[in-house]
Amino acid sequence: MITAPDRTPLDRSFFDRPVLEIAPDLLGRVLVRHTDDGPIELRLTEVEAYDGPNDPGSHAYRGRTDRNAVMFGPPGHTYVYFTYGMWHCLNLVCGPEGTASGILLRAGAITTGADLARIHRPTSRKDSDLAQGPARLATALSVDRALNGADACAPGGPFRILTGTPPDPAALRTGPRTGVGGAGADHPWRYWIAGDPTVSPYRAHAPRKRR
DNA sequence: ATAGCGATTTGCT
DNA sequence: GCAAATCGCTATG
Repeated sequence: MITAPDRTPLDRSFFDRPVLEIAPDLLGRVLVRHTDDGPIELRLTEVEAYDGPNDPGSHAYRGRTDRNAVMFGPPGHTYVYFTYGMWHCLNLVCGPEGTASGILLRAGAITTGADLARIHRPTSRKDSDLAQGPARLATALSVDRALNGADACAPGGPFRILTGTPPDPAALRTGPRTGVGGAGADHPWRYWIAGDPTVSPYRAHAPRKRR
């Protein structure tokens, strides 16, 4: 029998926990993006944790700036940043207020509103490409800095996260983040669902960096 | 399939 | 000045 995804919204207490506990728990959840033209829904398949001051790769590692300010605020809000002069990335603020940790939403499978997502990302060749990668995900969902700091745990906003369907535990994978050396480089920051076509294949297969 | 490169903001040295 | 939580185009095997 086929069970429909649980559409109960996650409340703020879900995000008020240690970020490394939340990250794997986020896989299989459904992110709802309410646009003026209608909803786009996406099942999360790949995420990456950023553990505030303990994580050399985190934007919050060296303290508060104008850009990362919302990471220091209450959990369950969005942190949207603009990078490489071209793209946006979408994060969820985690942990108790002041811990400045968050989770980057790296990939997902569009389950509703694929027609809208294709308008936002006309270069996409396949449906599985629509949100395959953090900047692609933000583009497909029409996310920009105007949505920075939005409360994703309250009705009426641009985002909501639903309970969804847990992934097969046997398909859960974790691995170190690429490109960050020094302390904590071997920590399992990255989580994904193995075999899912929306996850970058080389990341799922060889989560390490050459040289 | 894989490698190189351009686009061009942000924050730190 | 430079590297970055990147993507997509182009050239090559």
